[in-house]
Amino acid sequence: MSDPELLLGQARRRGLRITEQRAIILRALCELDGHASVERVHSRVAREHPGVARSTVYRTLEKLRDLRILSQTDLGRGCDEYEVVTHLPHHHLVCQGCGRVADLDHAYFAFVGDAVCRDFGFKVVLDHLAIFGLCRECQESRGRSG
Amino acid sequence: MSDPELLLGQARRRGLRITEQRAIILRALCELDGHASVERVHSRVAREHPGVARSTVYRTLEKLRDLRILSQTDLGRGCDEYEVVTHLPHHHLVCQGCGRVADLDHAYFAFVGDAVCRDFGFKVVLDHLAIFGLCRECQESRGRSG
DNA sequence: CTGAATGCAAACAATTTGCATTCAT
DNA sequence: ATGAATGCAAATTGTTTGCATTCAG
Repeated sequence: MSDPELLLGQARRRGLRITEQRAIILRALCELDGHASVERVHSRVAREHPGVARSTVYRTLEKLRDLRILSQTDLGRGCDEYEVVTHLPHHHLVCQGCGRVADLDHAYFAFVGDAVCRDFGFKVVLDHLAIFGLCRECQESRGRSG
Repeated sequence: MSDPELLLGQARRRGLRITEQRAIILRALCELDGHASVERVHSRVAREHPGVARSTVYRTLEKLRDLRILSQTDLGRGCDEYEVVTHLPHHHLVCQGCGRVADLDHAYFAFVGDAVCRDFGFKVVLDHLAIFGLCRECQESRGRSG
């Protein structure tokens, strides 16, 4: 789990005004430890601080994303999810069977980015990609039952 | 542009009941020639056939996608877009500067899929991926002005 | 005929916005 | 002080659904 106080310091140094709500929201995200939707962050926050508006959660996560303290990804669940940026770039394997999300090192994609740049002059932004499929367990259970 | 009548034949053979609305919708998508959102298909349809309900467009495109006559992709524009399936799999380069979408052959990704399968036993479904970045023109114009 | 498809309006879910009030700097 | 952030409720947007009516096979 990332240290929220450290991240708040970073945010302040990058010019973000640190309000009590923003601190609460970032701490909640850190506690959730991993990807979390606005909804999930908001309900976590609400447990201790019911006064914090959902729109504030939206605005805060967006600001922190702009500062590159958080990353935002569509994991195919109908809403975007946020995560504290650690080592970048890294990607995600999303299992369409069980919904689990695994990390995938950038090395797997570096080749693609280079090739596309070389062949088309297209500069790929491969910060944070989600790719979908079936994990080993779900393949096995489908082989039997599905 | 794909031939809608041909596709309708395929759809019928695959068991789809062909209504006048479905024919109209598929023809509209073919005329739009490329990726189109439900919204865009619906307003195209409405020009000539104002009676066709938006929900029918949703349901029809979904059915045609299930039959693999269309593919559905999130191109990062806040809604999914549909496209007639031609050669599969193929992917898309989406320019975040000008919004243009280029095709990208599967060869670029085959390697990633294989490696991930080998290393994690995760079977990637790489039907139709969208990756984002900046095309050559937008890189140049940013170099000057942005 | 008969189950499937349609149109419509209402329901939903995720997100955004306008604005008076509050607050960090 | 003062511009930015908040809470709230209302508005937007994309999508889904229930149901009476219509229609393709």
